[in-house]
Amino acid sequence: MFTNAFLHLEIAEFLETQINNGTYKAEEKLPSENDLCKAFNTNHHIVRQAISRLANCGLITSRQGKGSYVNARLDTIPYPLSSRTSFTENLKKIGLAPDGKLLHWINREPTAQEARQLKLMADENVYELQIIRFVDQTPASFTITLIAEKNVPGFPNYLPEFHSLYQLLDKYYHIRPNRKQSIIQAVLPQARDAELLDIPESMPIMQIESVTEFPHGWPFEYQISRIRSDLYQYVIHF
Amino acid sequence: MFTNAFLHLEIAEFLETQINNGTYKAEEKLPSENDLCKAFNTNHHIVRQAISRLANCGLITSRQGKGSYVNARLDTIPYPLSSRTSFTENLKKIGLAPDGKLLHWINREPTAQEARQLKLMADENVYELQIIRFVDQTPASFTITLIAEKNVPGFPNYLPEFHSLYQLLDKYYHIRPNRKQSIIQAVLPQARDAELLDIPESMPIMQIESVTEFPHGWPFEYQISRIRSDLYQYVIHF
DNA sequence: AAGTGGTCTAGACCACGTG
DNA sequence: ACGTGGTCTAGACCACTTG
Repeated sequence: MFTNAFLHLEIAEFLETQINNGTYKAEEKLPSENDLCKAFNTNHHIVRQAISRLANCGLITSRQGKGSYVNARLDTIPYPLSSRTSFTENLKKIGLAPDGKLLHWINREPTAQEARQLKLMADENVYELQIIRFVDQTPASFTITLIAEKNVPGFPNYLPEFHSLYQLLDKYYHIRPNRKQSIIQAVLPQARDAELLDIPESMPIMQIESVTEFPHGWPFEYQISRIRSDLYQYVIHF
Repeated sequence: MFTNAFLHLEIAEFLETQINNGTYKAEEKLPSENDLCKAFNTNHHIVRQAISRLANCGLITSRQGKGSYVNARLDTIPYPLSSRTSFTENLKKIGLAPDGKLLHWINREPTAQEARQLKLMADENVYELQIIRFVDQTPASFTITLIAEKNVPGFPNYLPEFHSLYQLLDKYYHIRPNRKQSIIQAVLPQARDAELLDIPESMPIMQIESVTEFPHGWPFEYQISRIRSDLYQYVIHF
């Protein structure tokens, strides 16, 4: 067997093997950090590096005062990306219960970069919406979306009933935006992202920056979404 | 100013601000870990957590015996994803010098899952190619690709001259595969990926699993590629 | 030889959950 | 009260780079 150059990686690899071959099954508790210290004849700090790695990979979740538990690996949920993609529709289609919560909104001036994306004049304001989305109560993504004020008159009146952005847009404005371009990257969460998404500081997430447009081709929305990659994967059909 | 709950994140945030506002410019050296220990009145270990976070985010690179240096943030390179996507073509088009190196290849039986992806009978073998790709000498991605033996007769004869898979396929078989489906996730590198790509163990990368097919629609290739996300971003046009 | 980052040891103290 | 994970302190020892 391949043994790793570093003790902490060796421990991580060992535990990972045990999880994959079923020695520790889903929802089961791993040995405590103290026990692992004794087993590998090392200390707290090194064992925690190993544990952290597994947590960052999404294999386990540590709970203070309780222990580290193997995650139920209900295979990551496929999230199809296409010109017509709506978070709510996508997930309802496969029998899940999506929900969106509007954390915060403001009306403000766009930055130069934002104005360019939305093809706005400098004096045209935008609504910034900060949205956190859940699937079956579990946080799934955190999104900041920008929409030109002129395109959604009376928007603040409708925001109190926010659950799904695209349902709101359809209901009050009969707008069904099309995704025009998306840019995808793997990143680490900001402190706030990690808190909102309830993940460790070093668990990789996907960042997707998109522009949607009206059917006639004018830009409608500019958004940056950060989505948990331990739960979701983007699927693209060509 | 917002101060973080954790000292190591506070230090990371502080340094990040200094980098972003130009106090430390590209290629410049950060203060040594010892200096940072004194400055923040803490110890090696905590300072290293902060430094590691910046390294994992791709902002800096630490070199043993020398110091930690701010990375030149030549904006991440856009990598367009479409049905006709070739690493070599994509990058030559924007004036870069891509190269591929065949690390290893074997002829073997496919797993059940692989056979299903390629629509193979159980007794039909595949070539597995392990490819590392570079842009301007910098490692960019590590790919494992599977191609049915029957589709590329005499393949081993041509592998010694490997530089670009798609050029080889075009030259000897007149095959130009089309990308049919891709699945994208943010993951942490395996120990081997990190070594090959020359990145830290905890820097997030993108994993893309794709099936390509012949023009007439039969599957040709099944590949899993792990690409540095600090250097590249996927761009999709709909 | 001196300075730098990299791994590991040993232990303090806190916060949380359970009995 | 005790065991658990979470943060931090203090310092040893190594590998690498530069003078």
